[in-house]
Amino acid sequence: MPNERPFSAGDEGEEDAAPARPTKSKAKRASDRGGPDKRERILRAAIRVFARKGFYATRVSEIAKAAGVADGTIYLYFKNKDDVLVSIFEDRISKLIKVLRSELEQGGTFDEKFRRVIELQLGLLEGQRDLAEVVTVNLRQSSRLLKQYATPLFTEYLEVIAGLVAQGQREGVVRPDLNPRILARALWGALDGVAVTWALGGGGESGQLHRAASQVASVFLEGVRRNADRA
Amino acid sequence: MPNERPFSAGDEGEEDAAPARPTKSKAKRASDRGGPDKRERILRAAIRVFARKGFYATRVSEIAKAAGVADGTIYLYFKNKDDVLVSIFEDRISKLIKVLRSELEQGGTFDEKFRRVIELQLGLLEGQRDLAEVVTVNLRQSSRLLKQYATPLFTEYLEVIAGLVAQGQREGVVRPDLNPRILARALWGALDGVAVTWALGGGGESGQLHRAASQVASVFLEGVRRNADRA
Amino acid sequence: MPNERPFSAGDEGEEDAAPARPTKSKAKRASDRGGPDKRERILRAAIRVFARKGFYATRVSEIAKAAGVADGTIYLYFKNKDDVLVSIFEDRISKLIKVLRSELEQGGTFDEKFRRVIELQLGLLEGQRDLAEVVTVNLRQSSRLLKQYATPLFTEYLEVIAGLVAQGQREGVVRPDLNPRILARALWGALDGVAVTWALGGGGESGQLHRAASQVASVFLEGVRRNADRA
Amino acid sequence: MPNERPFSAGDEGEEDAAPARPTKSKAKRASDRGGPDKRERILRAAIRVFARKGFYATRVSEIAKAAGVADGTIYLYFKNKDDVLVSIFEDRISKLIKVLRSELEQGGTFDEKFRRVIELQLGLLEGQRDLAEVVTVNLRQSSRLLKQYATPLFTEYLEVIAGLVAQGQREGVVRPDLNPRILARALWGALDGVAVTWALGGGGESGQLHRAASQVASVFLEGVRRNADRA
DNA sequence: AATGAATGAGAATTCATTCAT
DNA sequence: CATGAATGAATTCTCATTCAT
Repeated sequence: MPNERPFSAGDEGEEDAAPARPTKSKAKRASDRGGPDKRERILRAAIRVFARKGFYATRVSEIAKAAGVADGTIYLYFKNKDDVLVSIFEDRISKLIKVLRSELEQGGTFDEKFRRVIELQLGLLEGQRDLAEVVTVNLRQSSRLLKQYATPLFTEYLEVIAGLVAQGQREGVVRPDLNPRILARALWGALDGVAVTWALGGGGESGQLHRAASQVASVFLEGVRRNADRA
Repeated sequence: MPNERPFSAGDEGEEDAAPARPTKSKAKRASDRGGPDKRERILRAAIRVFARKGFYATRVSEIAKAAGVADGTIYLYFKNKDDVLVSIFEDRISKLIKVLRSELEQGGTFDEKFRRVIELQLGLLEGQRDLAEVVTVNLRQSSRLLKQYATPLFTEYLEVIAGLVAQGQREGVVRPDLNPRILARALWGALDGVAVTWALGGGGESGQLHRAASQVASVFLEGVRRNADRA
Repeated sequence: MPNERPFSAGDEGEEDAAPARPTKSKAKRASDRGGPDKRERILRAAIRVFARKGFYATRVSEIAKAAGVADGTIYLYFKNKDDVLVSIFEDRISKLIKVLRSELEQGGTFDEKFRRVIELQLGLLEGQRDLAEVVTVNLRQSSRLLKQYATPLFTEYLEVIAGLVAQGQREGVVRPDLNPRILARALWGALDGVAVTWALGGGGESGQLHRAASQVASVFLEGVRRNADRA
Repeated sequence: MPNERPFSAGDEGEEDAAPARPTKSKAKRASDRGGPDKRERILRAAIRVFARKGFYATRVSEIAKAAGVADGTIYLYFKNKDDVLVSIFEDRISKLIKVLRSELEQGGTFDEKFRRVIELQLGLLEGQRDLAEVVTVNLRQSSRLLKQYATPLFTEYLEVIAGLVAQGQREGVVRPDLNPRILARALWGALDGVAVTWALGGGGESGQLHRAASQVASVFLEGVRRNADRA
């Protein structure tokens, strides 16, 4: 199976991150100088700093410094500070959704797919503690942001999972009395909870997160299974 | 089942909330002059405003206005704005823990207790959309706060749930392969996720939240059960 | 000769043990109990606190606490915080002037009187480091105060010294080319400078201050003397 | 005699005042754009405003306005309001000390040097009533400031004068019974007293200050002289 | 495009003073 | 007279954003 961790923050394969405004005239291919372009550099710096200090406690100048650019440069690539946070979410989560969709199309049993979903969501986090913290903690800092921007994307993400559950119900392997959407939310919450604890606890060894994920998967799978006993 | 929803914002059982400075020594029952005491009034106003605007976007003057006191009065009862948020958390969550503990001591089957825990956690939230939003969303706004103050209390809360799971394992009704702490975290996360969605979605009808809780309970109970099939 | 330190600030035993809630209705003549009346208590407390923290850094509530009265009580005896400082100056300096005048009327040679003036001014300070610091340092904190209130009193004080110098000139023992007022100012300044250094240095042993004063007196006396050499 | 009044507020010899943060590395001579650099402009404005209203009564916004900069700009060059006052003291007094030292190295009789010291101290003030008032009056406003920052510099200044007196004693022209340090303090106090009176009196004609200084010098010189009469 | 000095609106907090008890 | 909780005007300082270079 392909895909292994498609969201690593730092790999070079970022050239699909459409450089918003700059990129004036010179054909500035990402490989131009081997390094990521400035927008990406700012985004990564922001993830790092937001994770350490939180969105509100982070100064724009700190992001700039971490990215190695001048304060004003931030505003050439982002409308304002909020926009940086939203962009992080959009860039990363929309990628997750995309991968999630293509994974689920690749067939397999319900159990396999379900576990795959969990792996992916935590794969997003594993080895990327900063992004994990930003996505799970920081995004909640502004309910305005959360409501305006995040919800649609988040809902989309949940729908993918809910779709999987619904499919399982149609296939007769999942209890029909469950509401797929609620299930999806609960799953997200459970994984998020585990990840937050892991992240706030210091990130520690990634194996721990994996084991935790496995237990959560197991509980959910057993919990949703339509079995003879209960029919 | 005894005492439903012990966390209603306005009940009289508040006498343990020691007012900071003011409070003449004269026994001043809450009903002394018709209104609850000032600290409590400020706390409630803060819950309302934080829920609507978020912690950072809320001005101290707005809390004061909502509480019907002068700006400076806030500082007679709280060290600063942060302290108001922390106090909300402490006042409410510590009460939840207390009730949780006493509930679990009252006996019953594992299933009954497990469902009771869930009911209590959501009972905290249901009908108190504002508090729900503050506790689940706002508290995350300051990782400093989260780490310094919330974590110990939160951990304590999780330990109560983990204890229940461990007991279930000792009694042979819960799968022994599960880590009680991870379970507790996942459960909190799942319920939190459901509650946040409900809260952000507008709170809606409280029956919805109950039904959702019931499904989550059901999934978890089935998921953790030690049954013949798998032995 | 009389004089011994007529300005003792706190001889009454300064045990700041707050005298409960002060004398409610009982006829409260000042001599009633041998103790200072409330106004005096506040004044002394203020001297103590102003000396330690400076006028601006001192909170009215701190004075109240040090005086063992309620904040509001201050305002029964003084118009406002400024008035407390001004009152300290007026109470103490006007006493100094009175004593100075009566001393100078008692005859003696110019040298004797001159030295007497210096002793008195330092007598005000010696053993009363707090008052010294308030008078020499704190009073300058508000140029408004200094100009409005202090200057007249201060000028009056200087005039007494200038009068002594002028008398010395009439008697032919002081150089006639000197401006008595300038002399008076310089003398005040020199003594003040010595006292401030002593006060800020920690007050130390009072003998030091006396020895310093003696040298200053000696220099000034030699410096102003009309002698054969220069005639 | 060389370099009269080396402390005029506006001369170009300011290049040793290292600007805090701004200041591009490009050599930016003071005359770069016609005006003195911003730090200096703020310092001068502060001297003006502090002198008129006193340190505590001066609002940061007033300094900014007087300097023709935005409020926030102050904080690009100074840590806070206190720092502005301290900087005034440090900039100006340290310059005075420097000049004083070089003057005293230039030889001359004791009398000449002594008068030179007085001229310099008052030369600092003459024509600069504002600075005089700030240095003599305002600096005393915060005993914290006074003790932390001013004392070391002030002591250094006094040591220079004390050194001159000690030298006079070694040369046999000054009474050996005098303590040089006390003398230095008394002289500073006397000049300060004269200057304060002059400044508070309205500054008036500078000739007055000169005459006063001359009289003080004369009194001290006569007072400290070792003459045959007393040997 | 990039810079970073300058801006100035905005917010938390303090504390002298009042006044109902 | 005395109290001290409450008040709210006033002030420092921060920091996102702009714009001349």
